[in-house]
Amino acid sequence: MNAAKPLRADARRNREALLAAAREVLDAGDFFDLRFDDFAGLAGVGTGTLYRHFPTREALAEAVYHEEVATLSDRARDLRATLPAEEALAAFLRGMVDHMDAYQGLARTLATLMATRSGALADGGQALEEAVGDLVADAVRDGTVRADVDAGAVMMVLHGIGAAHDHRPDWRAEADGVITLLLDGLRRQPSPKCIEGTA
Amino acid sequence: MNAAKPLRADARRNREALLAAAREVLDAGDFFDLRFDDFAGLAGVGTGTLYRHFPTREALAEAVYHEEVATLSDRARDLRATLPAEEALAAFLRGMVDHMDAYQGLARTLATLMATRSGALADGGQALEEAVGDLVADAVRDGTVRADVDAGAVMMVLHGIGAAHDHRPDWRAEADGVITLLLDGLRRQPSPKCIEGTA
Amino acid sequence: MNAAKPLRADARRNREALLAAAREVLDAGDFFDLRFDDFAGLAGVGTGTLYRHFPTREALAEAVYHEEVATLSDRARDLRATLPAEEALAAFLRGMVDHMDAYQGLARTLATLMATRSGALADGGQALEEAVGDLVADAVRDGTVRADVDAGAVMMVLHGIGAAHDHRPDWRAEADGVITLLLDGLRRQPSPKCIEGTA
Amino acid sequence: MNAAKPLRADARRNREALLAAAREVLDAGDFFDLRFDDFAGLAGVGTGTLYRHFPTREALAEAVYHEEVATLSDRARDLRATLPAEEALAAFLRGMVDHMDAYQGLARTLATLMATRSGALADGGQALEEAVGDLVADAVRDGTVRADVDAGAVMMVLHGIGAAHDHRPDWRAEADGVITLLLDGLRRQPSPKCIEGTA
DNA sequence: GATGAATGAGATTTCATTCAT
DNA sequence: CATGAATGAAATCTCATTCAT
Repeated sequence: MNAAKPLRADARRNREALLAAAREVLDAGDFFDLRFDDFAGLAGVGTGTLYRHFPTREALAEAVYHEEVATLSDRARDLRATLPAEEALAAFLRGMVDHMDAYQGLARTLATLMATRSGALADGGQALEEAVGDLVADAVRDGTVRADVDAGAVMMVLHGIGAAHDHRPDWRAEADGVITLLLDGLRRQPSPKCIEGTA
Repeated sequence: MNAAKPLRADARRNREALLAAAREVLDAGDFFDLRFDDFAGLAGVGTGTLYRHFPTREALAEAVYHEEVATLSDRARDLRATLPAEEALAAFLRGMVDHMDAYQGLARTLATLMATRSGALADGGQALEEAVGDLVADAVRDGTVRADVDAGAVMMVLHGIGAAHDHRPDWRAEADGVITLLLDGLRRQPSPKCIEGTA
Repeated sequence: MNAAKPLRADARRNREALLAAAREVLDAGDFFDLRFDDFAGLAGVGTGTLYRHFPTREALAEAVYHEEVATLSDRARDLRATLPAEEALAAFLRGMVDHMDAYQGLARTLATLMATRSGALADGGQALEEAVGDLVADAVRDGTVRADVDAGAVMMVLHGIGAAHDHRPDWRAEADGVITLLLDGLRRQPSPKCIEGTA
Repeated sequence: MNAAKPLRADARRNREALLAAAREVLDAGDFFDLRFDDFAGLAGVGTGTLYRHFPTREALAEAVYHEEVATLSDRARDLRATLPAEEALAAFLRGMVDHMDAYQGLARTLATLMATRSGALADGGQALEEAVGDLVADAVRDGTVRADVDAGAVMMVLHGIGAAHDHRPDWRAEADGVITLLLDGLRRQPSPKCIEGTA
């Protein structure tokens, strides 16, 4: 899949230059405020080259975070392999918040990524959703997480968190709160009797 | 403030025409795909008039949904008055999903609204957040909902749900799932002992 | 015809600025060497404004020379009114060469103008051709010019002269020569017998 | 010079393919409307190959018409050898119009050729101008053509005729008219006395 | 206040030309 | 030498916003 035509040397060089420039801007948080053309200037290439490599602003963002998204997905896989299912899921979700918090621009990008239905960004979202799906499925299988939800619900919540990143002053605390709610909500609920019994 | 300047007759007529046109487009789900100018054309007014009444696309959306948002907030108040706190909160959140599902375009608009930090839309979001805050506070006070979360977390989740509306085929089921998770997560968690005790 | 909508004041100002800039460039002979966008910069307006006023480079050139072309046509009319037909025609044609010689860029522009089949430039060419047609018709009517040619032939010749302006070092002399040939060729030819008889 | 490098077999084949494609397009009159790249595609070769063989659009046109231009020049030579000077000149000029009329695209090409100051096309124009110069010189020498004009004037006129080919519906008649004017203009003018004497 | 033509920054496309393979 | 992907300057279009009427 994705036969990855081996890209001519100069093309690769230009592509790298564009990615480097974009990464810098992204980390500075100015990514969505910049004219798209300017990425070409920053990278020292022509606009035609920019557009050939990255037809849209989103494609460029996705490329920059492609590795990072892959890393996140990999991390999900690692956690599945080394931790009990429920803990793996929790660790993954808290890690997502850490990431969004650590890297300027990532949160907004991931939010956009999760809301994009087509293009390269969507693929990244898809990959993440699959990783999340596996984590959830494991936890459902071993009985620690309820069976009536799937990855879609989790993605929606993550999207909501990411989208809020740059306009809620108290974001970190609120985001942690949402994850807590989510995890508690996901946990297999005690039977009513228990609650009644203890009341 | 907001002294309801008594708008000249033609001004009122133009404003209404713009709202009517926008409502139609919003319901068709094309609101964010249309050139802002075109709303003027659709309403049969000049672009200058459009801008006088609604300086931004968001302001227009907000105006269309202003009543609706007010209704939602009112509904929160009513529910607080007539139901036990936890049930009121649950009813409100489920009602939000119903609304997003019922009205094409509302979901995305509400999502945008919740993510907008300034302008008229933000006011709508603020009003909603306050209503949600009151519901949560009640439930916290009567002990049915945990005390370590606030309205911000709930708003993020609602945002995630709304933003996903028009690109997830299985949206309704997933949205319901998220609300369920959220409510279960919000509920004051039984002590571990209880669970252990019943096991 | 050409109802000349009275152009808003600022629009007129921009248009004038564009014309002034273009005139300068045209006179310097760089008109066809410049990027079209640059005319906007030189005039201190945006490209959209440039394109609205003058959709093509040719339209801009025509506008610059519109008055001049009108002047040339008027001159044809004046000459018709004040001189015997043949002399009027001769004076007009020699005057054309003078103009092409005097104004850097005009020759090439007129050549382009005469070769353009549509757009504003073509109108200018049309106007000139009509003026020439009248001059020729007069001369044919009073018997000094042969009846088997029309303005089209004269226009072709003028085009050939203009197009050669900027790449033939000896242009002026050659152009005068062509006009001489043309005028002599146009003059009603003596019957062959005469020539033979006098030989 | 022009040592006719013996061209590798595949190179010759590519060159021929390009010429064939260009000839077809030229005959269809689309030569100047086509992207230069496309000639490569039409010929089934790469753009690099196109550029190696023909560095410019003009060079390609010139190559297509090279033989033809040579033929025209040869014809001038033949006519000089077999006809009285004045008749030779007349025959040559009328033959030029025939050619322009017979071959779609040739006229415009020749016009361009005559206006080009450098490159392969210019060589073709130069060759033609020399042939014309010889014809005129002969006729001047034997007294049938006036001494005060040279080939440059004739070239300008031919250029004007060619350039007009594809946008004047009545081109053929007008072109013939121009040639008639030119020949009559070139002919040594009878003394005024003669005209008066025969009147 | 109402109007919509006018504006111009920015996005996008085209295409002659180069150059790595 | 052949190839054609890659390049980037230039051309053109889009559209949110302003402002003269």
